[in-house]
Amino acid sequence: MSARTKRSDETAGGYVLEDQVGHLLRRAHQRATAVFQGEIGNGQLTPMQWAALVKLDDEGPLSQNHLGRLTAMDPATIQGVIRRLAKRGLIERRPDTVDRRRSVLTLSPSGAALVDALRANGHRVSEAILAPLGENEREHALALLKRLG
Amino acid sequence: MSARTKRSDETAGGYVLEDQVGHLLRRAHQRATAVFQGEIGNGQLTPMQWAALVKLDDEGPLSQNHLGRLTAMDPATIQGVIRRLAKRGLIERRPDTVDRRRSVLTLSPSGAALVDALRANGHRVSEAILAPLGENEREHALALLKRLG
DNA sequence: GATAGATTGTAGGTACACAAACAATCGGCA
DNA sequence: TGCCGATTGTTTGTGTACCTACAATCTATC
Repeated sequence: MSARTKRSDETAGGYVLEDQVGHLLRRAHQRATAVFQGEIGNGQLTPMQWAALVKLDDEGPLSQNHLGRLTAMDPATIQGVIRRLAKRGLIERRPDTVDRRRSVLTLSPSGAALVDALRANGHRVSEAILAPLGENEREHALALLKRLG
Repeated sequence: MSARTKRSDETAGGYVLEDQVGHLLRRAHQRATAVFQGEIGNGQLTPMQWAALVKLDDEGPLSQNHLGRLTAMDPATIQGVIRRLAKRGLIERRPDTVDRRRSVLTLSPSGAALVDALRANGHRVSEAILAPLGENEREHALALLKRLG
């Protein structure tokens, strides 16, 4: 069914872009990051940077790849995130005395202070993203998303 | 609450990364694109490229920005997608005779043939992404995602 | 018809995201 | 002990994704 034989008044074999999960997930994720930009620290942090900082605060010192696994970033991706955070002095890297492949990551004092200051904003971001849904639907949506992930 | 005063056995003021919508959306989207890579045209197309081709096939000739709006890509993003598709000969660009700012995009014959050949795969991708959910839950999940987007 | 404001496409810069390939190092097992 | 496979972190390359700024062009209004 090419454009030459069909127009938008047909349903193209039932494949409508706007009804595909992938497309809907992408749009929802787009909106989520946009909400995040507006609510967290005046655009000082990206969602990934925030995730890395929070996880480091929660778990304590971690290796780079380990932190990547906890935040669902592959080694190449977490590398860039950490490099930018370290350059801004929010994270410190120290060689691991036991395993010389690794470097141990810790929050710097200013990094820890930033996380403390922005935890509340994190809650506001999640609420704003979920705002279109009613109270009951939110739990259900989270449960469904966990099974899709 | 910094790492110095709290460990992972506490809940850090109730803010747990794994329970935040944004994080869940990101992970679900990640898995969706991974499934897509494996199911569509042997990794020949990305999800965005597929979306652009399908929309062009459904709607007929469109300007670049217009196609971007239909596929939820901003002008800078659609520009790159179109450039790569044109380089591969799947899309053709022709200046608009009426509005000289625009160029009109159409599927090339090979682009149209590709869309025809891969529509069925598109359905399989969506089903594979939704596989973790039961029949009833899928409709509900799509409805919730539409409201979040 | 002139001009202010909007739209179209482009360009440069930053930041994910992942594949592939790599050197250094670790761990287990013969 | 010596070696093989796995892990850690880096680099390169491609592809989104969006911001800002910009020149060219259209439209509306005066």
